[in-house]
Amino acid sequence: MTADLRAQVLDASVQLIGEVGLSGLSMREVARRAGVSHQAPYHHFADKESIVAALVERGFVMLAERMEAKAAEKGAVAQRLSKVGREYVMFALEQPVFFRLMFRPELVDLTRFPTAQAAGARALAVLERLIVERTEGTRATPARREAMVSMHWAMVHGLSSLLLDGSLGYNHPNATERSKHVEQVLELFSQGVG
Amino acid sequence: MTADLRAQVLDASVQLIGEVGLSGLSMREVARRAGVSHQAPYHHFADKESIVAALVERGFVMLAERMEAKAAEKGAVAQRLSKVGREYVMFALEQPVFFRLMFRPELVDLTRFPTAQAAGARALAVLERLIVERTEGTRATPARREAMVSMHWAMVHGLSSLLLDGSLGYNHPNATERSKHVEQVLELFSQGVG
DNA sequence: CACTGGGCTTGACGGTGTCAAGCCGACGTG
DNA sequence: CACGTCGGCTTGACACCGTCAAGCCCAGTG
Repeated sequence: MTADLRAQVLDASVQLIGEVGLSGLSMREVARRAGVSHQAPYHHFADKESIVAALVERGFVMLAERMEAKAAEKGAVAQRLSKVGREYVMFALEQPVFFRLMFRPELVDLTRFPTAQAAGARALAVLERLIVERTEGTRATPARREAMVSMHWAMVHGLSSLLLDGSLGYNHPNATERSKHVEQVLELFSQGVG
Repeated sequence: MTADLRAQVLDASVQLIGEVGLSGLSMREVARRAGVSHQAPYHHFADKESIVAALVERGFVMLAERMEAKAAEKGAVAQRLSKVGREYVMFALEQPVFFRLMFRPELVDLTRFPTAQAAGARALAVLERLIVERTEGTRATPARREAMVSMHWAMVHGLSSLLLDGSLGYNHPNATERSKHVEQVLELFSQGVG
């Protein structure tokens, strides 16, 4: 029946969160769904937080891969920058369970899980490289470059967060209209910055 | 001893969250700190979610008041817009407990608490009025205005969220250096948009 | 005086994460 | 082949949680 309980636990956790929300995640229910005793998952993970941390890492890896793919496409820097940003928001909207998990320090203290933290840094590095490329030949100070990175990241992260957890979600419940709004906002931002 | 248990419960909740984090909030511990039985708080609130909702409302009211004050100062629209945005981030950094609570749908379903939702709308309205003022006399469509609102809000909200819950917090642990970074990012944004 | 109702207590229930101990079958070594 | 070890899992217990249900106490009103 059970090929690999470890993987089964992770999958069941994602599914459960999708059904009942972050606060409804229960290890005992996860074990129940995997058809094992309530302590079986703890043979593969130290505690609940470690399970969530594994999901956070998986989420950051998925995000980093998608961003890297967009950054590697051909085209002007400004255009690739914009594509990567749009990809960030799309990831958040398509994978709300993972995205939320990735920014909930009350559930996981990432300093306890270096590999998960590294996966997050990998995603951020995509953005940093694009900014470096964009400012090549200019006399932008490191501080200014850092500010540019934060600005781009804050823009797409804020848009994602507000759509998932803020009132922007209420205003745009329809999926197609929602992504149209995202497109407009991001275009406006690109024009301003460019 | 107890003047008003209702207020005491709310204050104790904020303090407790500040000490042990969102996930450590326990109604029984709150009651213990207030010196009453574990059921006493439930005489003033229907359930735990209602207590958190009251805090969310209080948080949005504080935020709205601060934003309204900045919006009412004299000066050009662009400058007031930038001041309001900075105030948003400052609120998040000064009141992390409230700020986080305000965007945790897994803890409170705001549709169940109209007054809390209204307080959030009040804060958003400050931004909307400024955008309307800014686009007066231009031929900006409603959709474009809406996109501008979302862009400004996403910018400051993203910056706040990343500083509190993302890796930007690790990069800027020092408070004074952190707010300097905020200043740089927001100025960069204002320049681009203006 | 009777009684009504607000504010609080006490006790119980099912649920949770986690510690501790034990069961069992596969597997490497003598 | 026999034996011991060990990974993978189960069983049972513990403290704690949010919440339901009932009852206690006392000020205020008819």
